[in-house]
Amino acid sequence: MDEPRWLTDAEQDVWRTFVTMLGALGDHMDRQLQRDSSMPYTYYEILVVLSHAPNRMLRMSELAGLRGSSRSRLSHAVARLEAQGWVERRECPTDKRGSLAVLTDAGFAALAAAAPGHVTTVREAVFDRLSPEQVRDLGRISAAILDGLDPDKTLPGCRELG
Amino acid sequence: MDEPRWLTDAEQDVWRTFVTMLGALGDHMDRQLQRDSSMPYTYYEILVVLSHAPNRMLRMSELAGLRGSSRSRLSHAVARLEAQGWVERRECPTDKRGSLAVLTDAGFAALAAAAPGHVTTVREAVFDRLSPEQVRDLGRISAAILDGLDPDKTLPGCRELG
DNA sequence: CCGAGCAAGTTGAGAGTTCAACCAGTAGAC
DNA sequence: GTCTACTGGTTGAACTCTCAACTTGCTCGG
Repeated sequence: MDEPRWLTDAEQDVWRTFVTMLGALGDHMDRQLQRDSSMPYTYYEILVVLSHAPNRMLRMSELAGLRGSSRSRLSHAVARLEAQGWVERRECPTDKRGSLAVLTDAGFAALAAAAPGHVTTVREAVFDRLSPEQVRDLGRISAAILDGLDPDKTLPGCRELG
Repeated sequence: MDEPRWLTDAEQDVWRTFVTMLGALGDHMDRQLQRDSSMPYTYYEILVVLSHAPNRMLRMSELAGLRGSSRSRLSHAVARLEAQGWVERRECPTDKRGSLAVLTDAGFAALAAAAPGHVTTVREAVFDRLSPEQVRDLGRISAAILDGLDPDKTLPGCRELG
């Protein structure tokens, strides 16, 4: 195993702060939604994506793709959302293997009820604390990182144990 | 429920990108560590913190505080790490309620084996993709967000249903 | 000393995620 | 047509995290 390029002290500082913020922010958002609307953040996002889709309806795999979620995760999640009456499954007419997830009226109502509190939380936690330049920077930084993650899913040159 | 200040289109874009990056990066880091070193990222971080502590030993609550983790979570995690032989629990001599978590030699070795791959992943996923200014910005932005999250743990003015 | 209250940790149940295995249905090659 | 390979989606077990009890021990006013 070759020595990797270790992080400088400054980089370590940034990484620690970043990772801590990541965890704390995730917890914060999750707790707010769970407390006020009885749903985890990931489920909220599923409802959001469905609400924007034509006829509030999407194939499972499209939904998974748009959310960056695994098929399995989505399947479990939709099962739960279906049990709550917020989503319905329907057969796909053009491909008998497929399933369609449809947002119900109850689901739309739940989303509408959850949205204001969620947006307020996002605003207070993030946008109200950053300057316009920082917001712009955050967008670019996020895009740059995401760009390197999205395509491959697997690590480039990191597999040479032995 | 008053109308919240909704996000502008630009803010929504940033938020979506940011959140997507958050999830993808977390998955990426977790998967790498799980695959190459059979531990989730949160456990890796516990080992790191312990390895920096005097005598590689910390009170459970200190460890939880340093990691921003709940007592319960840490207790479960240490139980698991203990079963793997990477950490040991000891009684606290000054407070019989307390527990000390101690990093074992095996734990230190596991950490040493995991570190290079982890650092390489961090470098490739984040630091190699950002300019020095962006790295600095990321640190400041993270600190600003964290700053608003750390103290209260509860939402400021977001509880007025009815 | 004693009791009330608080702090440190653990535990168990419930919920979400992952991974690997698994059906079913589609698509191409022949 | 049929055989094979692949895709869409589900399922079950193992694992982690959360939340709410619960146990134990410390602390401090009386």
